[in-house]
Amino acid sequence: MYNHRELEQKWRTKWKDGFVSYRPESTNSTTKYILVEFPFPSGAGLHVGHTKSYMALDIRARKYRMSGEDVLYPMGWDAFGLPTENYAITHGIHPRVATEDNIKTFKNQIDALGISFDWSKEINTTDPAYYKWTQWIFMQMFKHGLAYQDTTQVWWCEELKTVLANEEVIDGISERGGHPCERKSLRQWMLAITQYAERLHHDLDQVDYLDIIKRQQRNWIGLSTGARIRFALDETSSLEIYTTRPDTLYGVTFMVLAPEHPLVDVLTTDEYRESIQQYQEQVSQKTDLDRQQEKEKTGVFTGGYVKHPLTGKDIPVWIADYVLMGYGTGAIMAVPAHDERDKAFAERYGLDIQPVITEEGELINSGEFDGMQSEAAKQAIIQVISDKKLGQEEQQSKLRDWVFSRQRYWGEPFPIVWVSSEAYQQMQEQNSDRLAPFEVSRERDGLTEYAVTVAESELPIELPEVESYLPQGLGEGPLALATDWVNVWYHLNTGKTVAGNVECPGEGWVKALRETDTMPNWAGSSWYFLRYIDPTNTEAVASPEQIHKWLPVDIYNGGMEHTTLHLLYSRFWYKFLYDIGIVPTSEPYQKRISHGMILAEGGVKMSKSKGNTINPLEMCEAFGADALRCYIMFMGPYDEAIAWDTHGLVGCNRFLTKVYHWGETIIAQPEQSNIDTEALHRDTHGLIKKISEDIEAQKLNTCVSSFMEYINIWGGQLIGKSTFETFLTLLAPFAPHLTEELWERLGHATSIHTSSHWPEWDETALVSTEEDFQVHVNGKMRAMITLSVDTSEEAILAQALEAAEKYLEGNLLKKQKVIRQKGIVILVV
RNA sequence: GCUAGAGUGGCGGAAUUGGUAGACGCGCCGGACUUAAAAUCCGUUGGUAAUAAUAUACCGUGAGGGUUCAAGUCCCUCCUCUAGCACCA
Repeated sequence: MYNHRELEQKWRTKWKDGFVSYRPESTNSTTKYILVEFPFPSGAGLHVGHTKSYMALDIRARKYRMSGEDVLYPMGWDAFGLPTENYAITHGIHPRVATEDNIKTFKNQIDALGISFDWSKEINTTDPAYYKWTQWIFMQMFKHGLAYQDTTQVWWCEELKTVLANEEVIDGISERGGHPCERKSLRQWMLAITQYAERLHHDLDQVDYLDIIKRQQRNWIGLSTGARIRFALDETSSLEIYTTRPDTLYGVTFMVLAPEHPLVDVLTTDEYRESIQQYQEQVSQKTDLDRQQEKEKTGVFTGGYVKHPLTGKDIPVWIADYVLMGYGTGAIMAVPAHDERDKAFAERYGLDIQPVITEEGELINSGEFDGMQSEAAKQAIIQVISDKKLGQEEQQSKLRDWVFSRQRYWGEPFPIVWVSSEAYQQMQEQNSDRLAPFEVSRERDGLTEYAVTVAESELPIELPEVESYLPQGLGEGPLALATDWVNVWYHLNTGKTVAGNVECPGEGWVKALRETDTMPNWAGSSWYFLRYIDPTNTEAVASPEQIHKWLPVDIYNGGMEHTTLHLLYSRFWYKFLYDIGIVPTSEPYQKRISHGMILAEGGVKMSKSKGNTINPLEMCEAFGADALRCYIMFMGPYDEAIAWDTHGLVGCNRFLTKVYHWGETIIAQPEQSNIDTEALHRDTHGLIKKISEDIEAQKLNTCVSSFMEYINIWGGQLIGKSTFETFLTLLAPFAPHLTEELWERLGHATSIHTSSHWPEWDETALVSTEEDFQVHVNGKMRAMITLSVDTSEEAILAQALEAAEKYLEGNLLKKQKVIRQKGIVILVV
């Protein structure tokens, strides 16, 4: 073993003292923006899973730098969020203090891995200088009508007097304290991501994401084309449904409404009123997730009927919780013959099942449409429906608007104040630019208040200090307790605020209340990659020149679990910023890749409770950061989940030890005694090609095995110094410390990592003067012959026949063929 | 249930996209060094049969069928596992 501890420590110190710089140089024209998802700095410290993606993208970043490109590879902290706040609640430590400690730990750990992050670009979402711009972007969305308020169901714990997140409630019991929880309606800020659904769907065509990621996003957005159809209730009113299968319209045997549907009351007859109310009550205590997970479909008849738009038949109306208010119109036409869920429901409650399409896709029992193919029938029925003004074609999305507020402390405050209706009216008359295009209002103490933004110059609205991170209010966050912060004087003309605990400052100032909700932790991460570009800018999100230089991100790595939330949210915010002219492209990330999990030994998930976690720092200490880097890359395909095996890490340490000793031997020998053969030349250029292409293709496991193969053949031999340097250069992104050491001892004064000398391969070097031919007889490889490249086909064939003579047994050849570029001779008898 | 992906030695995995299956690493076994152990180095290592022989033959990539001179790779049927979504009309 070589002394990795001393060697790596030496270079960590030298690098930190300025021997290398990972800051992009502004002179270069070709750029690469490489991005890994930034971590939430938890108290548990860096997880080995984090290191995989940092290392893999570090290899890319280093390779690009060595190829002379201008590389941006930054890191920061996604530090708002629930765990820190809960830690604050239980330990009484300010979240800011806990966050700072955790960041320090993370940073030390990352530095020990030899990752070439440009720390001059470091950002922290909880830094007011950062969240100033999170608030600024929200402010623009508010002004453009993308932010509004709506009522949603949340978990409420009476004992804790607080709103809880879904993940904090297990089987209706709070995770902290074990108290019972209930569902409760609450007004929340919402962001209208659904307005971008179509673009989020279609623009995936423009980008290079892993197929599985695109598919998953499309599935989540769930764009579908169908029809909105009205079923008459009486002469004046009707029930609207949305269906993707208008071709099955004649198969409708009942209707199902979501229990919360506004027409339920109207349709319910006295006879059924009690059971309907009972059912509604039951359902209101369930989350959407619960409702969707139930195996048994339940529902209740309302007693009411609607008229079929084409046949005029009376159709009974039911309510059931498998129909959700949030999708479509909150009501469906049930076609039990052709829909599994409707079928299960019909069978349970003994409802009619009427088939209208044959296995061949031909319509039956459908009046004038009988005999049509279902695709054609879809169009025909939509046509008839819209001619009769009973409905129209419509596109729908499964996507729901984004619930954007939290009744929590550790998040970004909103740049919003609530003013009286008189004040609001005045602002409207003045055409103030601090209003939303529509009214956003709330009732408070019998009065209506309106949401308006503060002036841009007021940003950031900083989090106030509070006594308790656990609120004692009724659905309000801990910020509501900071009454001096909440009560302000607001200037109608300028949007400025001053503390409210003084006398009225004068003309134009009105009393106002700050919004006390905070933003979810998805907010800060929805645009952070923009801030890395220009993290200290006080005038804008980032300077337009820098934005143009770096965006879009060339490659973005993150976990599969972020595909439907973070990745979609950030694309949405970016598209909005594109629409208001801040960014130059409509998509933020050119390429998206995903790393597979590192599982514990035995192939199960690592978890603290099971005690099977791997601490990356301990591994560095024992085997070296270089060995750890090589091993994690070597484990297997980048995007697959693979079990940890410390023995494998030992093997990589052995490999690097061989490299080290080989280097020492070469350094010690006079140059003239070194060998330089054609085979060495060919293998070296083969390696350059292999490593260059495999890094590009994210096949880092085979890179490492190629290095091992090369050293198995040439290791220990006195190869030419420049050839050895080529090998070191290729290995440098994988093992930055060891290669730097040998590079220095080979007589270089500058770092191996900042020199623009990534080697190029010579195709002609890869071609040999001799060629191998496999001789296949009846599809089986029977002999191998080596011939000079200028051998004619006839001669090859003759040689092959001779070599494989005993397998031919004198039989007549049915087929003979030479496939030159594959090096195969085919003989069939 | 839907969608996608994957099944290769004792283990992690490789295979230029139809052309020597098992690269590379781990582990195991044997050997060297050592008083001994660890570390290190060298060698063997899919299975069966056979041999003085690392001569040779056959079988082998979840199961079964098919296409082809030739299938881990392509097609059909089935099984198992993993991931994401989960009653989305």
